Amino acid sequence: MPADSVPPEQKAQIANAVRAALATHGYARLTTKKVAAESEKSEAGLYYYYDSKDEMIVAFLETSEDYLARSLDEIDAEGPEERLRAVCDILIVDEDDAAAAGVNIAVMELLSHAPHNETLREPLLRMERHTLDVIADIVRDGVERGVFREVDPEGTAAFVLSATDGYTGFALALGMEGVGDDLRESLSAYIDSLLVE
Amino acid sequence: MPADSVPPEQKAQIANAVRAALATHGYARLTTKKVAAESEKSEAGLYYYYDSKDEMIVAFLETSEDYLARSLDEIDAEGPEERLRAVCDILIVDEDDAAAAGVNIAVMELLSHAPHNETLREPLLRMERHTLDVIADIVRDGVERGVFREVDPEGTAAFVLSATDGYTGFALALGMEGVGDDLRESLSAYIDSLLVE
DNA sequence: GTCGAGCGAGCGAACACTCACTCACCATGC
DNA sequence: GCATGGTGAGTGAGTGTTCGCTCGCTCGAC
Repeated sequence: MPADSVPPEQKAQIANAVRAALATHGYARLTTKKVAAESEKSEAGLYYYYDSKDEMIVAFLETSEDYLARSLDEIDAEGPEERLRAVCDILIVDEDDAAAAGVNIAVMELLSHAPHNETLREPLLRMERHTLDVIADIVRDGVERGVFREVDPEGTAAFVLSATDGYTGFALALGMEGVGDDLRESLSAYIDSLLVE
Repeated sequence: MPADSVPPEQKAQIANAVRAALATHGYARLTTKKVAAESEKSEAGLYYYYDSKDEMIVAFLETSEDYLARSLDEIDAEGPEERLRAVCDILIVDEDDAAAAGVNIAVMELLSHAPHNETLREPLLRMERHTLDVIADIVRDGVERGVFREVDPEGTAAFVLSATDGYTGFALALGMEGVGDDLRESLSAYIDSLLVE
């Protein structure tokens, strides 16, 4: 079956199984058998909807992409400063939320594997690009309104996203307690430093 | 053979083969056959020195750890500000240096897989912890000397390392051109903002 | 003659993926 | 009301291949 004609309900169910399996085992040890175990289907049942394991992972990525985009879209904070802080709150996962941490670490692992896997690269690129744009838009808006100093929106966005992704990549993955709180405070102080006096 | 009694020359050679194979194929698709192809030994020859694939990867990590620690140690810049900038220069790898980029992305992939692999966790934790300490020491020194504002050394270190690791994790892995320069400028501006007026 | 260093061949297990088949469900003809 | 045949949704039992790893062996140095 072509990947784009999988019924939404089935796509959601399989993406969710991939998510659970990834969070538990990581990408390097992900197998279709483990995905099947997390779903209500057999291994062969997964192949009824998707032609390859990679396509199932892409289904998971697209679902995550939608979820993140919706989360960023639904921020109802007012003003650039509060909006930027809200974005950071979404991007810095709580280390005590094991499920969310597992998913974010898995996405990080997929990111690291992107240079070797063309299929994964595109959805990942879209996801990061979109987040980068959302942050840059907020910063640009803040500069125009005179809330933020005259900083470069793209550069600032790259800095913020690097910091939040990096936190996931090393502190969260290694279970370094306390680093999350340290980072949150420093990031908050950084946002303070963006404000005009 | 116990891993800690492998002759240094052999360890260096195998670690280098792991490095090359990781940079080319990534962790998820790393096989002992590919490591052997990058070395001057057969697959069985690798097992003469190491009891498992994971031990070979640890050998690579320990070698990287030494290399990074030595690089950080050899910084001969004067004063906290210049030293901090020098550390950032080391941690943000040039996107045009394909070999260095490949290694850093591979380490990022190993980091992401650490939650599922106890053997890899320890050397990775040591490496990140050490880098964090080096940065925190520089910041602390700067604060004491009155060069930097009264910031939290640990928090600032976590922020800087997150930003540089995150850059590797998403921009470098996805081949997002220009983001490296954007980040370098924003990070430099951030260091400016740490200085006392 | 012994021993460290290393290799070719191959082991069992696990992998991604396939295939022949089942079964519930429906539309049609009588 | 009921037999008939087609169809979508799924599966158990495999397929060939690749994996990490082992073993019996060779060979040169002392």
